[in-house]
Amino acid sequence: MYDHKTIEKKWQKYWEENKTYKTETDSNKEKFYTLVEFPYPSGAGVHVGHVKGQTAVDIFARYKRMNGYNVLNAMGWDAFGLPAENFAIKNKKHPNHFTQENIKNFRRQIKSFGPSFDWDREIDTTDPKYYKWTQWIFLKLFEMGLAYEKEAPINWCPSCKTGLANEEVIDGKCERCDSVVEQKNMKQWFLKITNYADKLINDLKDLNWPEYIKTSQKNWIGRSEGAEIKFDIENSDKKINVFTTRIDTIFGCTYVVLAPENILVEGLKNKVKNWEEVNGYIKKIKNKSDLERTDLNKEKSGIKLDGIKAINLFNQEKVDIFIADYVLSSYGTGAVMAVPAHDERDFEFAQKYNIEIKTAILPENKKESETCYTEDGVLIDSGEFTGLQSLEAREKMVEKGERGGFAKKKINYKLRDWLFSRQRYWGEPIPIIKCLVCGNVPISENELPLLLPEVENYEPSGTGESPLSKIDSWVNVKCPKCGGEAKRETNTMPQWAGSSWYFLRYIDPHNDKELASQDNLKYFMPVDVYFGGAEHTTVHLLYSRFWNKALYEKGIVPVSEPYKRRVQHGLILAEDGKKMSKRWGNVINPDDVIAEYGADVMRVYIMFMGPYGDTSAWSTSAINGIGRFINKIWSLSEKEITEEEADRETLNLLHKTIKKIGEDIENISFHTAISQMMIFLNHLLTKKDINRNVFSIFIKLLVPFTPHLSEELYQKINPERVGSVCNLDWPIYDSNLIKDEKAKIAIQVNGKLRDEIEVDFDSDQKVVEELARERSNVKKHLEGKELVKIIFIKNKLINIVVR
RNA sequence: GCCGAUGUGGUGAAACUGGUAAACACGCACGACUCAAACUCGUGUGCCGAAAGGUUUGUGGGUUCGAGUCCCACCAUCGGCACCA
Repeated sequence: MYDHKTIEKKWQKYWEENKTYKTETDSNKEKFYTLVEFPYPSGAGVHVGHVKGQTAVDIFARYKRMNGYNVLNAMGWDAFGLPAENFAIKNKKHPNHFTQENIKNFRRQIKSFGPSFDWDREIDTTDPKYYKWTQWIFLKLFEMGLAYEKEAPINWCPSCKTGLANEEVIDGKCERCDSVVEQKNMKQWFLKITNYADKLINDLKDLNWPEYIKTSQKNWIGRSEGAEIKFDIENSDKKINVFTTRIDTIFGCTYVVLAPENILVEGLKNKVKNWEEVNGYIKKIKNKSDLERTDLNKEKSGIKLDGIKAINLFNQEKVDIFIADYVLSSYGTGAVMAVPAHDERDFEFAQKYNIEIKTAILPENKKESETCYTEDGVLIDSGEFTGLQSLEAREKMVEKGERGGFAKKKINYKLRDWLFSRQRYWGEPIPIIKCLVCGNVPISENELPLLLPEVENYEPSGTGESPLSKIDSWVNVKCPKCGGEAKRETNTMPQWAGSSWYFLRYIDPHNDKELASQDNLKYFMPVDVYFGGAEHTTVHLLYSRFWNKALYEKGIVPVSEPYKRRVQHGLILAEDGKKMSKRWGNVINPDDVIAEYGADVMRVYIMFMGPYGDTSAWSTSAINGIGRFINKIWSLSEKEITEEEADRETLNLLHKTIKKIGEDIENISFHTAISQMMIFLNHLLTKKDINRNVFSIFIKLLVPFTPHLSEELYQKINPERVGSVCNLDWPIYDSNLIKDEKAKIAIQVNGKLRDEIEVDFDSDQKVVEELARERSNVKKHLEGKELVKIIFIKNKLINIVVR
């Protein structure tokens, strides 16, 4: 029996003492940078999802290392965050206390399943030596005009008492605590991610990422090409700007709609006859939560502004102006031209309020239209544009509008600027000083890191100020520019800040002069493969691409895209098919699994559960099977080891196995790599003795998956050798040995399988046909039939087609 | 509604550019070992059938000598986005 308890500990100690996985910059060797998302060190400890990602990255790293690459593979802690802060509030202890305890536990747990991280490169986002550079990047972004402060309606979580970025709001709720998010007008810091919208879309095309991630990011950015059109307001010099992708339908416009929040509304106050009613409506809408407002099943509501009209400058027609809740202030111009004949939302609204529906587009070759036709077509009743196709009309109309100064081409995005400040304690302080005279003044670089000061109370104030605002001695400073009275920015950065650039710091983690040296960055960037979870598709992956691009433009990083290849894993569900959670009491703790089965069994089991990207449920009986597998491998070492050359069949299977496992690792098909190991093992188990060389090669193939077992076995079989198996070369398969000597040929008559024969490899049709015709079952089906043709595929099948 | 993905045994699944569907594993059944159970080992295991044989990749159609794989239509499940003008 394989004694996992002592053997695994023994080798973990060996790796630690010998720094087996230490990586240095070495320009004589080709680098390979493997990365897995670094965890938030929660109180719950490592869960099996972490194990899945970290085992996968480890398999890849070990495989590449054995293939001669200089592999960078490191681990760290994304340690700022709310749970530590909430713990601090409850226990009146510094959040760092809790954080460091958790990190200790995470480090122990991760080391206990043996991943090959270079622990000398460990980083912690809450370490001032690390966040010094997070703050430094903020200063660069500020310098570049990419960090700015503005007053705007923001997402506010009433329970976390902080603002949230759009990316942190899921279905109108806070992604962390599920509370319904409110809109609040606040002066806040934003990062201008929208400047990079096009680059973030266009640069996706060269990345080796799953298509669904690319599509998700594109949809999130939501680029849409259209036009901005001005409508005049009767008896007023004010104008209404609208955004539309369908300028070709403008002759069907029968009203325009403003969002209730549109500032123009207030300006029209004097002209609106039913102002009191209108104002009441706006107030009612503003009191509704976003969740209620965006509920699609809700009936649209609105109110007409009596006494004023908008003028469509394409035909000088006067149309009514409405305020309605189906128009969003946050997208486009906060106003739309409504064309009920060609837009379903406008159609629904027009029917409810009895507004005219005017057709401007007909489907091609049709005289009549459906009630609401939303596709492209041919223009009718559209003045000089009548008869044009939608596509052409859009161009001509924009041209006319540009000449007349009332329309222009415009591209809109769903992506909003990144709300970057948090009204909480446990985050990086924003290195800005607010001076009444000079405005926002960055602190000088040599004052970094701006340390997070101690406070007595970590409780967020709830008024939109962070707990830092209560420390007068920290807040009140002199303006670095004019020397006058000034105050520090008291908001902190969001958790996403530290994780937006950590992959750069692994490259040069102890550098106190630079974020990382140019030489090291040039050598190691980009990340060659990045493992992680699906939940970061439109958050962390987008944010860190943005930061990297900004740093690239500033000449700080050498590549514009940080992650060449991205691999995402599927969820591991509990045995009952539910999500693992404390609430259901169905959580699998890796510590328990390792104690019972060993680290290698856990690693192989998790990789064997199914395709890496699929969701699958934990199964105790299946993990027992992997325990058997590991014990059987161990039992090989109890056979007689010979120096006699192995038989041809064994070598053939061995070399096929080398090929398959290598290809499967490259393709992230770990479960099929493992089944190939099982096939080869089953073959070896039928043998009385085992050739040393064959066994040694087999062990090498196991290294990425079962490093502990492999170390021990290799030493047992080759006692004269010292050192870790991790430094052995990956076996190379011999294509001559992969060739089969015999081939099994399927014999079909009219496409139906009738028999099977074994022939020499590469036998030609004549030989095979003769043999096939002699088989009784084939004869039976050929009797009395006329031959039509014969299909022959070498080494595969022969199909005799008869009539 | 839009976008994406997926449908194969009792279960997780495999199948390279169209070429013997179900590899590998779990489970189950029977047998060996055991006083007994567990472990372990052996045999069997898509479905129908005693067998010969027939039949099977969500459903219906098509292309082909041949379709899990390609084409058309539909159904179901999961994930993401969602009044984005």
